[in-house]
Amino acid sequence: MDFKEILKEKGIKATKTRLAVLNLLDKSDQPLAATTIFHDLKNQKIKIDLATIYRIIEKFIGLKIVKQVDFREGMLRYELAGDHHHHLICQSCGDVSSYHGECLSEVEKVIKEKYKFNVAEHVLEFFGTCDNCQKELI
Amino acid sequence: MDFKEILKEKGIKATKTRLAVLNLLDKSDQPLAATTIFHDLKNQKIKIDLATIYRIIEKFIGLKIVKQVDFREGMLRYELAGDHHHHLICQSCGDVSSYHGECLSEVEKVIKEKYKFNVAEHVLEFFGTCDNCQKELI
DNA sequence: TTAGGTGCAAATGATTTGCAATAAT
DNA sequence: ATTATTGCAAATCATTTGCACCTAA
Repeated sequence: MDFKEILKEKGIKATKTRLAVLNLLDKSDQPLAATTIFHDLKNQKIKIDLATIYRIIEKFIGLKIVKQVDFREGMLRYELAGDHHHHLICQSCGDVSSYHGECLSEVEKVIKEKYKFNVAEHVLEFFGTCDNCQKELI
Repeated sequence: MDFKEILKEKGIKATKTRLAVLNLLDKSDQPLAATTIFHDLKNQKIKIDLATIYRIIEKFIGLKIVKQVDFREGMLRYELAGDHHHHLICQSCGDVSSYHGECLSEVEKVIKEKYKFNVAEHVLEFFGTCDNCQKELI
């Protein structure tokens, strides 16, 4: 996808740093912390500041381009929005993998009827032990 | 429930501050932030320090007496463990209510079979608009 | 050109830690 | 009496903010 076009459509400037952040998130197979993005871009010799990254992410979240996730690490991680999925977080090695396929729309309908609460979004994450770590625990 | 007994069974001292924290969480109908606990106990004229509250909570979490939850407020909240439930968080007024009754054990079984990932626990929270705020938005 | 973006430095706020004093068993 | 626990002060660390300079449109 052409991030440059997407940003223009959203009405914000397609700066180098913004595109770099988007490309990094796009390439990553897991959500990234702000500091991780910072160091990765540094390694790519891209001049960037942590504060800028936070500002970019904040704007992206407002535009629904990016979502934040909390893996209980004392900091937040960010990933491209777009496809709704959940995560399997290994509490042993920290590995994160995506889990597609959970439909809570029925539950949300029940919540709407029973509590008159209108669900806009939900957070669902699974913590446990990945295949590799289960083997190592033997 | 007799928290004093519970703490003894767990093998840690039943101090005034620990019991005060437990009683406060027990009385609350929603998870509380550390600073909230701090101020509430202050109001009860109980001498206590924020650092102590964090240490108490840390210990309680280790003993599975307390669980932490993240409502995306930039800080964590804590509640008594014990009964598994989820929350309906109103993004408009901040009100939090409990939602009992969601069974993900089937999903976790599928995850186990398909990804060989062993789920130890899951986090499921609903964000949206409560009944009152829906009315006010008219 | 010019308004939106960024870098830099300093501030903020939640959470953690060292250490001496204190209280539960 | 002994050891865990606490209070206090200082440190840490993620995230935010003010402001002058820069750059995409």
